Amino acid sequence: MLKISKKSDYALMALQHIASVQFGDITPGRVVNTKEIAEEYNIPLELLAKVLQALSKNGLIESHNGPKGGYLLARSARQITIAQILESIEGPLALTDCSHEKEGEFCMQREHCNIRTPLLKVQDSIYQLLNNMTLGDMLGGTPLITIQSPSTQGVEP
Amino acid sequence: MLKISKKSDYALMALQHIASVQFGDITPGRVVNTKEIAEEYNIPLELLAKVLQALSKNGLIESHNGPKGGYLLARSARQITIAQILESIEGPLALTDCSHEKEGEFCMQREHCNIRTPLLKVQDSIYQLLNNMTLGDMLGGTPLITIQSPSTQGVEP
DNA sequence: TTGATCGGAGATCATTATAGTCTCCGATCG
DNA sequence: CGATCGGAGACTATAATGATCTCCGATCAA
Repeated sequence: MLKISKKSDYALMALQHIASVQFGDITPGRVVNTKEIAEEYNIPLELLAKVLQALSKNGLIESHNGPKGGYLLARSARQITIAQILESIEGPLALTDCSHEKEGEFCMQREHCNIRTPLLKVQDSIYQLLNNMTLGDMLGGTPLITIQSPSTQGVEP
Repeated sequence: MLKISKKSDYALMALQHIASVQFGDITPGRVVNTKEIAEEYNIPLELLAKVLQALSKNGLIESHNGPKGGYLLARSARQITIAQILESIEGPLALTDCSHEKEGEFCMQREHCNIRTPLLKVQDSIYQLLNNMTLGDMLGGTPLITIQSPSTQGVEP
């Protein structure tokens, strides 16, 4: 349950790759094109293209046209949250259809619905979780989110 | 994104209803049948039946056959977590296909996958969230989960 | 200035998941 | 016995997803 789509997977992989190239030691600042990512991670080229276009439209990456073109992060990896990435691809976080109900829409269960409020709270908690973790966190092997229990794990490389 | 299925919605509504009847003031201990819930919440009867059967199989509710039959919670509402309910209907929590990968299964991206570990951590956090909230929490209007910010709400009944 | 290389955008198709329906069975109680 | 309940399987329709194809405009370098 609660699976994210392949497209979101691809988005995360691509962004991780772009970030690691852009801020890596080898060729910092280099733009990364779709083909390079598709081959590296075995992602269908044209599908990945769609994903990157969506990320570009949502302002997470910058596109550069023409030969030697490609993509760059639009801002620091620490300023790009997992929530932003997922929402760019899959739309707003919504556990239920009635999460972002507009006027005019209607829910058959609404009249006696007994779960809307608690579910919205759960949804909010999940959103906080996803919005508190950034692409930067995914890069360095940093401790990431801890929801409870301050774990006593060893340090990472 | 991350939407739960209608079946899960129905499960949550049904359990909330059963719990409120069972521990309510009017007719405590009364069994609740499928038809009653379906009519109350405008849920297709036969679909709800499937949902309740799944909940029964997973040990969240007890079924009673025959006339005057129906369902009862199998244990206290405080001992039934949202995670258990959702997993009964939709299977194990898995943000990605590789979350619970068995031997033999394979992921095209696995070789250079750079997001598996961080995603598993996110998944774990979400699971904790869902497993720390119970059906009982959904009943009383209790404070529910707080992921951060120790809220200054009133005490529980 | 021309052509190869890039991203942008739209339509299209196949596959899968979901939502919902239909039918028949066995258990139970009055 | 028979009406009322849950249990279980097959089945259909629709929507979401994953993936592909085609054409366009921008860019840069030869």
